[in-house]
Amino acid sequence: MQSAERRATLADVAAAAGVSVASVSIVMRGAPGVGSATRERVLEVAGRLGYQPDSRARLLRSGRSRLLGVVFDVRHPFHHDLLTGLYDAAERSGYQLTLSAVTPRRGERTAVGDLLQDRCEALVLFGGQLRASELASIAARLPVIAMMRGARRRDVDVVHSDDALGSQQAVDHLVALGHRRIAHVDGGTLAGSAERRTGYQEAMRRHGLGEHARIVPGGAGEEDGARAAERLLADPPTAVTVFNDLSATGLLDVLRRNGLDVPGDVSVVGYDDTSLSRLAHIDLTTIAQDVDAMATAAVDRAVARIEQTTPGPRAVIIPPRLVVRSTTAHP
Amino acid sequence: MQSAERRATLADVAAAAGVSVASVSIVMRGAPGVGSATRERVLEVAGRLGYQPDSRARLLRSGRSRLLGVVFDVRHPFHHDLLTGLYDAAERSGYQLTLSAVTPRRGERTAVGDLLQDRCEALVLFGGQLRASELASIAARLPVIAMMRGARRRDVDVVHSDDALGSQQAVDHLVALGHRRIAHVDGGTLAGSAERRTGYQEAMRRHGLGEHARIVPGGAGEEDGARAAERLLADPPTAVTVFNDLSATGLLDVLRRNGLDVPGDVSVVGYDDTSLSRLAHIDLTTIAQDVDAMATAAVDRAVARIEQTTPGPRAVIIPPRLVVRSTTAHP
DNA sequence: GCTGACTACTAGAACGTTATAGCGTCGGCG
DNA sequence: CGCCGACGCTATAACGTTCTAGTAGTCAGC
Repeated sequence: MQSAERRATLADVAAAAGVSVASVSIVMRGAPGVGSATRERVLEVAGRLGYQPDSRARLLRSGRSRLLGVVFDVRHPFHHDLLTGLYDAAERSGYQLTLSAVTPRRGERTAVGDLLQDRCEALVLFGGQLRASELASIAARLPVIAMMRGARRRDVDVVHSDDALGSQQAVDHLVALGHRRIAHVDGGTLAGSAERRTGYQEAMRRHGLGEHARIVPGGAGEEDGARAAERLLADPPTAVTVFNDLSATGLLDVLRRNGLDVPGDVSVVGYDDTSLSRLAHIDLTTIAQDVDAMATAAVDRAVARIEQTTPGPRAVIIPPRLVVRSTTAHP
Repeated sequence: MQSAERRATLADVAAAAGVSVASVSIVMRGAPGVGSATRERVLEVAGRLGYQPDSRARLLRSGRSRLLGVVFDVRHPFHHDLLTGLYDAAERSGYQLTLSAVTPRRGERTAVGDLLQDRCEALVLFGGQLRASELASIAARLPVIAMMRGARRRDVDVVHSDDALGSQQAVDHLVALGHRRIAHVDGGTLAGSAERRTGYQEAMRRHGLGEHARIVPGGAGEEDGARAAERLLADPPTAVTVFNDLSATGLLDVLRRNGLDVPGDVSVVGYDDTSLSRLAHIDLTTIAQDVDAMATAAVDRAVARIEQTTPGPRAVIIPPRLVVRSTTAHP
């Protein structure tokens, strides 16, 4: 067992190569100022000793960490798509990501606290329930980018999808198919719910269908959609737009169990384009958020704040996109 | 904009409280050696200045990082459950987690490399395709715990669920219900597939049903299950055990589209107990891996290696558990 | 042969902590 | 009264880097 063997440091490499620590440092980070012969020798020795730079020491010394902290929720499938995009965007900008997860037993405050200790230069928060005042006190320390979350604050940057527009796209699609009696199952107090609801209302009004507008309370879970479906059964509309895909799945299930055909009797539109909606037997028409655009925008905002370049907009709103699958059809 | 304001350090707090840095350090980490009056004053000043310890400097100095690196795949829902358990287990043992994600565009090597720079004391790898030789070269540097992955190596600890036993539980359950013609849709070359396949074969043999054993090639995806179902349609068995839940979902869909009732005509058992299997309209009988036990075992193994206490077993195998839902019934 | 510019390299001071050793001061005990 | 130990606190040396300021050495030009 040689795990007791201390790992190699710059000094070890320097000693073995017969040069100074400073030179090795220069070589390791590819800076100019050292001859090619020495450079090669150092590289060779470093490889042989299995030298790995210590990011902690490096960042401690150089003040900057080039680290973006990300708080995500393990339970939210959409967050994982976003992570993928964020890694790409961060790499393009020359930053690294440190992740801190929110789990059922690990709150946002803890997650943020860990990142603060890691000296990241900015924080990217996915969703979350933090109160505006807490957000502000974090933002006093370092730039904060809140994604998928309304935050009308001067001190926090916001990146989210245009939820109102997404709802309108759903309604437009249904109206184009010939629907008039279109209901909406909302998401209660959850982030984005209010926007999606008003988007729906506005679209209905715009199409002159204001008197057909009908909003049923819902939520984020499958059972919320199921409950909403039961309410609708008494007087079923010909189409429903639902707060998210999971809830739409619950709604679909109850509708079908009660003998209604989708899309024959009722058309259904979800929201988020999660992997769930892509399953063959669900194949849900839904509204997709542009993950890559959102991730890129978030990193851009973070970098702009960190590097104090031109302020740029406080809020970036990305238009979503309708994905037509097989749960919508002519009434 | 006061974000230019440098963040408070021990020295700042010390100056403001009129004591030495050393004393503040002692107070901050709750060590004995400072009076209660001073302690209180320091705490008060630290709070007022918004002091946050710099984990980098702290860990740099104290040699140990008490950090466990975790490599997970954003695409794998099961990894997220595992993360939840791991956070809990790590906290109980006084360690912290640093996460590094594998995404479609970010490989395992990159993910591991990042963690190596962070000076974690051990690595926990979820699944993954790293070759044994690569695993070995990492294990030469620091303890490695491979989860859900067979690795017959002396230098790597392994924690996984007893896949063979899980398959046997599935078969036992079906046999108890009265099934005899039970097929298995496998997972090709994926991790765990071989064990689940032989577990199935063994159980069939044990029940004297060797001649009814029937293995159909499958995979991890929904479409793999769908393809397998099409093969089975020519001569449908009365029950099927499937490599995982997602594949089982595809299989279910094709069976039902072809007029077969589940569980009336065919019973189906999945594997993993993912959130998918819990959806009301899927409600899949499945084999659940004991997430908490696996997470705890992984952290225990890691800590044992780090602290060089009694070696303990190289491999920990956790028994899975059958979860009966509504896709299985008497034939 | 001397100056000046350039290159290749190095010494040494940070960065923000923790750990060790040491220094007063005070109370108690012989 | 003097000594010891405990207590409260501080000075200082690490930890592994990066960075600034510098020291040789080489070469061109006059």
